Amino acid sequence: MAKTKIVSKQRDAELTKKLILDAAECEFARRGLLGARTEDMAIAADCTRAMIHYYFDSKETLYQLVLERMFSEQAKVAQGFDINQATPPEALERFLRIIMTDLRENRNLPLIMLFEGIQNEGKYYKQIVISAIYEPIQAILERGKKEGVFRSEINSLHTSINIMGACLFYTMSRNNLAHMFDGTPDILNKDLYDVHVDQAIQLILAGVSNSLPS
Amino acid sequence: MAKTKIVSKQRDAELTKKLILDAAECEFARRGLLGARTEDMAIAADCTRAMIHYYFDSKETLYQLVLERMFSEQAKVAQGFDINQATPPEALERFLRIIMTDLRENRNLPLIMLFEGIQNEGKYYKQIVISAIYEPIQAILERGKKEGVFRSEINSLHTSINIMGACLFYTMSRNNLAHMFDGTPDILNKDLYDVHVDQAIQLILAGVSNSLPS
DNA sequence: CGGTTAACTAACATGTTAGTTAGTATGTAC
DNA sequence: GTACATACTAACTAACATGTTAGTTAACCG
Repeated sequence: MAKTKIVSKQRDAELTKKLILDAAECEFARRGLLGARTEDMAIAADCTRAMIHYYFDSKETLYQLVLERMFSEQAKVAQGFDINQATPPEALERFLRIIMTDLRENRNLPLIMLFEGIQNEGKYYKQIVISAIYEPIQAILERGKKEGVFRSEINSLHTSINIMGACLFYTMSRNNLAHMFDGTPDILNKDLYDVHVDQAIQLILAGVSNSLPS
Repeated sequence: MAKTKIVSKQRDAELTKKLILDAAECEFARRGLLGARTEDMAIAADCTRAMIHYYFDSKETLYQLVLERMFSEQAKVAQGFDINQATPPEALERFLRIIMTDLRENRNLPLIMLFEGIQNEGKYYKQIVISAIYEPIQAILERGKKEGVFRSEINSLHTSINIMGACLFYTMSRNNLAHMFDGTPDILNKDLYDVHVDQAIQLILAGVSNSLPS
């Protein structure tokens, strides 16, 4: 048997903290606050459970920090986006592309938000995060209706939700959908995800636009 | 203090079993297999935890029975649906209406499926359930493309997923979306849900259809 | 080097959860 | 009414989860 010298890994507080946060984010996105196991986080972060309590008070505190980190990332994404730019279809396409592009990185956000609503009645999240996504879409839809480029029968509230459904469902259901792509291990790989984004935008733009020339 | 005679409730094995199954379904839809608490199921079913083990072997067995019951309900819904009926837009509208109408009753199915994929890698579900939903949509989309009534740029796989996203997201996110409807306690109430269904179908049909007359 | 601080670990204490068991109450058949 | 089967409960156990603590090791600085 080969001699294996046990090398203790380098100490790096910042890295360990980040690894724990990353692992916690994944674990919370898998099972929510209550279902998440600190043991599994520790394994994923390659440290002991005690380290979680050394750097973070409790599972709940850690959860709140994970949410905050995720939300502050999200807040930057569409910051300063001008909903009145260009034509309504162009504005809508750009906004959705920004949101979806970010979601490939920030892929745990939709699931954690979903869990948060279902399991904790939204106790820990800030309303503003959801509004930041739906309000611009609703506003663009309203502008488009007013300008006659979007269909007048559209209910902008329901439609903004249905649009987000088309945009988010793919990422959220990645585990269930993988087998439909011949068992591709990660359907968020760039090539496939690009197709998803294009197809979603195509469906949505055609879905809201007036076919008659204005 | 008023005298309160304690009346023991009537014994009814079948009812108790059903109440447990119903409670379990809700609880599994909230937290998944691992996160679900049998204590919470017992409270919801108005019985003791021991009753769960009296009628059902274990939490896992109960979970499998809940899945089976849900799937067999789902299987009936679109049974015998002829994807070649009428025109492709009509067929698509009818199919989606059937699916969405059922989903107001069978409202836990999408969440349980999602959890199942995320948390258990689909260990307990049968592939056939997902196929039963996506395949008809894909087939109708393909027929529509062939007949020239649906846009040729459509990727039927991605689009069927995006369509289901628009259809399912509303029900799945009911907790997160409630505040957008002035905090309506249940956005699956018939009036609001009917609007959702109409708006989703409108978006989808316009989204896939060729604007040019064929 | 030697001493101090901070990162980390192992073992423990405490609380929670699934599952069991021994016994009680209720409806039913004779 | 009494005997019996079955629906049900309370009180338990074993396993597991979170959080704590006392001690160990690595890095850094004089």
